[in-house]
Amino acid sequence: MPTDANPRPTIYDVAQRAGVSKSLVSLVLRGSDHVSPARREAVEAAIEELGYRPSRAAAALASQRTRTVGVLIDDFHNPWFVELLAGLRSVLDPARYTASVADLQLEAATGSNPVEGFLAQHVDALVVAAEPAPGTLDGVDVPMVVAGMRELGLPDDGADVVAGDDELGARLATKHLLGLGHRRIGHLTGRSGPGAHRRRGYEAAMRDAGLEPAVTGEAGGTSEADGYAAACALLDARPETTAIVAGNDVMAVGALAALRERGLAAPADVSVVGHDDSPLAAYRFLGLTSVDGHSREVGAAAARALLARLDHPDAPPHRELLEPSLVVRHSTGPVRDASR
Amino acid sequence: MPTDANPRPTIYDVAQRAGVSKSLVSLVLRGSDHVSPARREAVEAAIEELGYRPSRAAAALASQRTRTVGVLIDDFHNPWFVELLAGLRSVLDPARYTASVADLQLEAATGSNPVEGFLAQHVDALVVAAEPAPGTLDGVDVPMVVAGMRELGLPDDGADVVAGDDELGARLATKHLLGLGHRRIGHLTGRSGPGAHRRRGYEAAMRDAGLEPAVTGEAGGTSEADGYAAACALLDARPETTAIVAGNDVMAVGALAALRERGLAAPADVSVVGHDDSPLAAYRFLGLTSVDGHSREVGAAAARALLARLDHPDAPPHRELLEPSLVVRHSTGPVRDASR
DNA sequence: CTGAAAGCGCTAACAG
DNA sequence: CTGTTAGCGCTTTCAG
Repeated sequence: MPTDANPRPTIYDVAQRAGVSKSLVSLVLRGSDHVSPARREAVEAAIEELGYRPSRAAAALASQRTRTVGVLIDDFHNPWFVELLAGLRSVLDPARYTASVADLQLEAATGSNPVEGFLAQHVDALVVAAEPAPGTLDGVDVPMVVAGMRELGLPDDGADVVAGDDELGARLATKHLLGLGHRRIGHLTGRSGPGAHRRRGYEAAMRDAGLEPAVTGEAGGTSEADGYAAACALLDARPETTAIVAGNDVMAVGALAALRERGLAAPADVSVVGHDDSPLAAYRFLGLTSVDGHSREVGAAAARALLARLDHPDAPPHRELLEPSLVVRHSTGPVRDASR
Repeated sequence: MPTDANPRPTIYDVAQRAGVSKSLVSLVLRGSDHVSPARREAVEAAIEELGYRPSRAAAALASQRTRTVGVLIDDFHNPWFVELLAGLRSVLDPARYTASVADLQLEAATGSNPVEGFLAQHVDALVVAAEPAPGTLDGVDVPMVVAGMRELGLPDDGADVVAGDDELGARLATKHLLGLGHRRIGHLTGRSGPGAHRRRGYEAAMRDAGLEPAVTGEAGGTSEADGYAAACALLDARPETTAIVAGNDVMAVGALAALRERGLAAPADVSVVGHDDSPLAAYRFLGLTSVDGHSREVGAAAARALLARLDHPDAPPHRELLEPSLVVRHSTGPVRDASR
């Protein structure tokens, strides 16, 4: 074990100890298969004995690649990204890539720009799982895959995209409610790409059933507070509402508060569906029926797309939409009193 | 704007364009103050015009420092870390340090060791805001500060520590309940360092009031499910309970479910206090009274301690305990029926 | 498979 | 303040 006095062992020390050349050590490090098992083992033994750790900095400088991909998420507060990240890493790790995560909110608070940070870090690629301010992505000269949202409204939307089908998800949620006999179903939306798709899915399902959509929250965000406000607006405008499709899980929780304030309960009086199937939805006390967008798979697929892009920079854009499913819990039930 | 064809501009190009020496550019980059304003501006202009981005890899290799600190958190699902991280960055950023975050759960899932990852990355220091498995921190040869927990049970617990005073926090929570007239107050705990301190605070407050502590969950974890289980155990063993001090906010939410299952409501029948004052506690639908450990300040203080340590590696260990406060919402109220 | 050699882009030390 | 000079530890040729 090296101490502060003995400088860290270098590739050269390893080579010497293993009785091989520096180049061979480098080959082993990079996982080449043109190395005989015997020598490979010798090198690995030497690495172990010396406590050698390759210097990423040196490797990056020499190879001009960092083997790091930047992952841009919206907000650490919204646990949606956790599974996405797990999926990403499950394929990035074996490929010897490291994920570096930054969130838009945090960076907004500290004044630094996350994309700038990634670029300064010289990441090899970017996974965009958020909607950065317009222009933020302009100077980006590395491959980019959009994960979890269908588009970004970028000037050059030729990027690879992997996402859950939000429109279908909202449609699923709405149909579930229709199947339970609900007719007066409202939707809580917010300004965001996925939000727009979810809204569209809701509207389509309603029209297909010959019903008039009722949407609130268009001008707001997608937080719990926004969900609360949108639900208040909905319930005040249409007190006869018997079911609510929320833009996401936290908005659904906001809606629950609005209902309770009005002396209503879910699902007895009003059914509520969330979206994302976040941990929140699974809490027993909430038991939210929610649309599962399979973000872990989205993450894995996004990583695969990224690796493919790194190999074939000029391949045509890859667009992949995963099919969502509905997780039914206790916040939805049959209409009780259709006339309320 | 450089294209793929033109290689990225280097410090040399900047120097040439600004009509100064390479060294001067390096000085400007590192924020030296021995540079005349005129030249500094010239350099900054050249940087801007060329779209120059310093290569971290080269800087790291040459200086043998990455200006990166690894932040080890427990679980991205528990939003406790978000404010901690914001606090950390608020002082790390101005000092030109970058935070690199990894969580124990994620890495456990993908099989990689986060500390190894940090070491491979050659971070300059580590912020430990989690309780890694014993032995995980053994090979660490960089400065380390423990944030948000009072100890780690390490062999060499000489590390710097910055944390909220969990014991005092739980004491605060318990006293709040006592002040409301509660006497039959139970505590939900779990295996964790902070958990042990919180438990101790609760027990001390109970004893001070001449009451017998009632604790459940010692064998479990600290998740929502664990909180639910512990609350069930508590309520079954002591149906007369009128108030619960939960180990953290998610456990409190689990307790809420256990109460409802038994036909009890908070705060009408049983008061519930959480800990961490996480976003969860603030949701209108939950409105959890919770202990605020001021994790943002903890983060900032931890970063300051780290910077100090980097400057003075041999200074005596720094231990700082921040005073928590109680955020009263709607999950606690006066005892209704002391005899239930 | 080996060994030599040439950098990658920057920092740091020093003499001007 | 400038300019020069060495490297930092690794990857990548390329000829053996």
